[in-house]
Amino acid sequence: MQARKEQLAAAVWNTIVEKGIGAVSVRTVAETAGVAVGSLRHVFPTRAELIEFSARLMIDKVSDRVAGLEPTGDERADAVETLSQFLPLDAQRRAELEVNLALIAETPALPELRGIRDDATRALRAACVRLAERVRGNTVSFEEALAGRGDQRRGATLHALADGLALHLLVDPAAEEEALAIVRAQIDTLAET
Amino acid sequence: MQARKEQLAAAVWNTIVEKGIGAVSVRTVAETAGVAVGSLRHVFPTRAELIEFSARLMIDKVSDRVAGLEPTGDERADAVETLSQFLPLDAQRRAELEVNLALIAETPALPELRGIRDDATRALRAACVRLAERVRGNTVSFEEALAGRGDQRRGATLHALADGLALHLLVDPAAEEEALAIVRAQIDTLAET
DNA sequence: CCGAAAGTAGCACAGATGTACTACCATAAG
DNA sequence: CTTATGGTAGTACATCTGTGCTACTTTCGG
Repeated sequence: MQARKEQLAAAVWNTIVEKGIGAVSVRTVAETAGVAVGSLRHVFPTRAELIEFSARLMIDKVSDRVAGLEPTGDERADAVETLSQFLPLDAQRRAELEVNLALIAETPALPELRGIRDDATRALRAACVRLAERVRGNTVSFEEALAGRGDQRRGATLHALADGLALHLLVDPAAEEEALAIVRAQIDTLAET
Repeated sequence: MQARKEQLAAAVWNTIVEKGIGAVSVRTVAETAGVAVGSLRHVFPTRAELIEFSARLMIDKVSDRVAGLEPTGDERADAVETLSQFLPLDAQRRAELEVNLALIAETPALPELRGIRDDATRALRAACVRLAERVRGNTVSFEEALAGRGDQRRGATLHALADGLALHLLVDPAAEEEALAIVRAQIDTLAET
């Protein structure tokens, strides 16, 4: 059952990447998954449920990958490695990003997606804040600690930078090296100021 | 003629914002524009042309607004003002961003959009590089000048930051102040290092 | 005035889409 | 063996989609 669901979700992702979110219909998905429409509808009674599940599963996959990273001890390198998980540096991550974008674009039509999108954004934001804290070794000034906004803001900056770079790499994959250099520079700036 | 085209394009934008790109069909657009399908098809013989024109017109509008900004002499404030034009700080700019996102999501289905998207990205990038140059007053080190990458990279950072913040403001419009603070901080960092 | 050109509208068609409904098949509990 | 349960598949239908085609109206140069 769970296997069928994941198989169908994978078909959704493939369709999004190859033909766009507009081509995701019960029929196209059923066909690329190699099952009948009736079977698909037995698992996902409605199109919205199909897309909703696919979206959440994709986000969980990314979360798991990030959670599974093993710290090497070099905090700056670890931070770069973590942020790299959100950049489209290979086919897998590129597909994830495209699916994510398609989901955002589909939100007006499927309001149920809004919650999923918000969860994902919050989780990524929190991860970036933790990254900022770790890299800086908790050297927060008294005033900042009082306001409780020092690492929050640093995390937000990291977060925005990562998402922006991801977007640009999608348009121009050749800028990979530049993007990584920018991430490294930002981490270094964070650590040294 | 040109007026009709712009009227139709506006209808496309409205539909995207309210019901998502998936709801953009010749019929829905014709209806929200208050014209008959046949009339629409007289102006835009095909759905692709309709969307393509709407996309380009929207990008041109943003370009014109940015180009129309008058320098105040305070280069840092001007830079912040320019970057703010790409953040969803009001309904107008929010709509622009949503349309942009929808266009990216639709690219797999309409390859013609790729060129438009690339043009827009390049233009924004170039603007960010110019911003970086101006704020720094051309104080580039010898090595950087040799490599020709100093302000390029700074511009790319600014660009990524702006797009990332825009994305996040779309999800959480309440973070407006934080986003502006981040932009200001980045400009200051650029000017002082 | 008038005829050509351009704009507007409507109809028709083939195909796709979401969904309801029924039928078949497996496995396992009684 | 029987029966119930859950997975699989196929058909049917109303609606929406893009597009081709024809007809009407307006505008305007001669």
